[in-house]
Amino acid sequence: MVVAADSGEEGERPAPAPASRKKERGRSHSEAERKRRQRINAHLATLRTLVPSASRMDKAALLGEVVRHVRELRGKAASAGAGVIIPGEGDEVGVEEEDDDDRLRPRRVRAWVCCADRPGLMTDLGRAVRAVGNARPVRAEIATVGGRTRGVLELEDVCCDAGGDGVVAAAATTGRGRAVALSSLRAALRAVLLEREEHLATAAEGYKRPRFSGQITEVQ
Amino acid sequence: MVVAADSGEEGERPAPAPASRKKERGRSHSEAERKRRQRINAHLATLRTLVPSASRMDKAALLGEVVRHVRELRGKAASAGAGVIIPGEGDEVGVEEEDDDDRLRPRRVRAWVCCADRPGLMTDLGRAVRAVGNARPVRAEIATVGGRTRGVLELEDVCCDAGGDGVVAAAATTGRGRAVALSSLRAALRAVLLEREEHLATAAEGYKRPRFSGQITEVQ
DNA sequence: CCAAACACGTGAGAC
DNA sequence: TGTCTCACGTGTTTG
Repeated sequence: MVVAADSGEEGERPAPAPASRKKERGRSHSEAERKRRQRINAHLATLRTLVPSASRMDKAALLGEVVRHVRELRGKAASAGAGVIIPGEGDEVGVEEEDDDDRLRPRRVRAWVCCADRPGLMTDLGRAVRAVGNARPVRAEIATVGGRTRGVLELEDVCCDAGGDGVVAAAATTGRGRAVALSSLRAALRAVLLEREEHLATAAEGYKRPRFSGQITEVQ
Repeated sequence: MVVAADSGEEGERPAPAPASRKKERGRSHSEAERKRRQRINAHLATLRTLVPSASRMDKAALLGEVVRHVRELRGKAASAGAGVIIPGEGDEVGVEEEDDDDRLRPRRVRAWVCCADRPGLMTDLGRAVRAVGNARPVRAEIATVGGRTRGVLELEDVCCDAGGDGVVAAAATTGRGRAVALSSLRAALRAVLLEREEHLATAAEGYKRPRFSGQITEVQ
């Protein structure tokens, strides 16, 4: 129950409607607010259908489940979104730190290389990653289609598993020992790409692909 | 402005504090409500950090972005789960004809092998597929995680590109020359798996995995 | 009776 | 000025 509150005194208003101007205002206001609410709740209901077993859940708990689910999917899609490894048409090599959701310990680095296929390519890649010190390969994937090959591998710091908060990240960026040295890794991969000329000359594989300019795109 | 409503008549109440009992009630109520609000908003803030470019967004729009993002990730995860190149824990080799959507010409055969990782595995696989006559590799993919490796490759008949309706399929099933001989391919892959013992003995890789029984599951 | 959860209307601040 | 969003307190319902 809300009191009317505006009895009569409203004389000095220049408004054309001296009587119930505030009431119109207030009604449109509450109406707009109700509209806003139902927009939010509509999205909330949609989220209820999206996340598994979130029906009959507290609105707050639902949001909690949503954030958990998003984190879970983010992890899966990260390991698989990179799984969309369709080899591109240009030779390129890239090294990037995993977009760390939280600042949790084991520093991850994802490196990938795309070039024309050739025998012994993965052997060379394996040699390249082994050349990088203090790195442990946690996941390696290589896919070739139509003579083009893309390889992606994820490395993890091998030493630190206890302690070490930001020191790993710092070491990774500066490349000063103790962690995955991004620059040297990139250099090793780049060397793998540059080896292709000789191999192509010797092996003379069947697929005649249009040659590229020798330009190697470096990402990040 | 809320009307007081309880002026004096309160005689039959057994409450010990007849005067300001409601005020304490109301305060704890609003307090609890405020706590609930901040629970929700905390999760909302977490979601803001999780979805990309959702900062400075309307609360409703944020939820809209969240549902969109969840749908997107859900699709990616599904496509990744379909890719299913996660190496299993058992050694296995399989050969299967592509479930041909339409009866279009180039017959496709997908073969895969899953075993413990070892150096030179893909080299052996390549040798195995080359040993199969009249087959052209159109797609090859190999993924290793944690010492386990799964490789899948798709072959296509090399000769027929004009004419030849059902003859290819017939040849593929019977394995009578002129097309991909499934049995010989399976045998070649099986041989690759059996080679692992010696390689493991010589290479002595880092990952100490529990040995398997030597049983090789054959699918289809 | 109380605790939790929801929708509602309203005042305050930001363009 | 109006419009929009947000947080707050409150009434009401459910267990």
